[in-house]
Amino acid sequence: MKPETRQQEIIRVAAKLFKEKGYSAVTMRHLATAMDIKAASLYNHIESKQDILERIIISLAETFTQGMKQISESNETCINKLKKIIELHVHISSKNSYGMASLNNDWMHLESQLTYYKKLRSDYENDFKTILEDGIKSGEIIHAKPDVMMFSILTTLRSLYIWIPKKEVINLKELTDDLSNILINGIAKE
Amino acid sequence: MKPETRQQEIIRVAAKLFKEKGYSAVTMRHLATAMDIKAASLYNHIESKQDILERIIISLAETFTQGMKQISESNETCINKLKKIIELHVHISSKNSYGMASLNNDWMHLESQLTYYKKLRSDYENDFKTILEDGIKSGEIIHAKPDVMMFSILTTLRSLYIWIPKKEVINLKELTDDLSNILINGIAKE
DNA sequence: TTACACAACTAACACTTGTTAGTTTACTTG
DNA sequence: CAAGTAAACTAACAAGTGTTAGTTGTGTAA
Repeated sequence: MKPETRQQEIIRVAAKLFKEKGYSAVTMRHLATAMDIKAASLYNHIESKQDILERIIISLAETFTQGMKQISESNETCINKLKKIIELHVHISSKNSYGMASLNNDWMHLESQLTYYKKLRSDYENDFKTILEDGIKSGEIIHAKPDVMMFSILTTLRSLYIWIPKKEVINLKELTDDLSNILINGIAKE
Repeated sequence: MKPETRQQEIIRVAAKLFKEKGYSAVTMRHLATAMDIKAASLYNHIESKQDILERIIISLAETFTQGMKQISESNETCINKLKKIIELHVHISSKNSYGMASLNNDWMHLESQLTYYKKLRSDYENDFKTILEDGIKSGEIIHAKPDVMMFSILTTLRSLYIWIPKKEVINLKELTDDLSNILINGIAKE
């Protein structure tokens, strides 16, 4: 494990502030104060405020894309694929709950990378929906609207970043199992 | 139906902008432009930017509190109470999806009303959890952690504001039923 | 020791922010 | 017609915004 670079440290602290107040409400001077340096010094390590946001969001979005690729290409049952997706969200959200806040709430403040982000997100949702549709065809999943099912599951998973830090004990395996039960047993036939 | 006052019009337009960019990123000049007047003119109708946010969020939060009161005091089964809650969220979210965005994402920018808002929210969540706990005791609901169940259902309901405007056809009755099925059939025993 | 990169600093810039003061215009009401 | 009111306006302010330029100190490699 290499020690954190100064740039990574700034991005980590920024993500924490972004979670608390949102991207727009966090100023470079606030961030600098939190880093115990002057605002101008930040620019030795990052290009711009926008640059910080891009690094937070895009790297997370690509991690999800990569995880989804592995899951959707695997030879698991659809139900197991869904469980893997839940696991993926719990895992990423617990490792980077600050970044997840930006991914969820501040993506619209992306500029040059906005289109790219939107593509990653819509690809992810399409893969998700395909898994559900396959499950319906194969009889694993009840014959309900894939849209509504995806919305219900995905919004819960996307909000994990709010919830995970609040739990005193973060037994991730247990949380994943509980969520799987509650989310999937409303979908699986019988 | 009385016609909308100028103040209500400003609040409505502001809520729309807040949904798109968040409270902090919307300036009084943006809002004024959207209203086709100058920024200073806004102050003939509202006290401050903060005042707008308070009016949007607090009135919505109180509507939820009121709805929850009626539901929790009723003599319905727990499952039926949950269905009523789902109906409540679908109804409010469809009537005011812009305001719901502020309620969800910009509450932390409340100042004098922040404590009040937090109390309303935590009371709401306590009532919700009590319904689930009663359902577990009476055998209507599976014996899973009320926290996780509430989180799963409530985050889905809280995100409806994103989803409802995207649906071309907004058959609210149908959406309520679909959501009830998907959310509750993962909770109801057998 | 000299050279150099790293990471901090001060000072300043051009612009934007929410808001106020004072004024004008156009209806409505007595 | 006179008076009042609602709702717009112009002009300005003080504070805060992201960012740049140029400088300084500090540790490391040649």
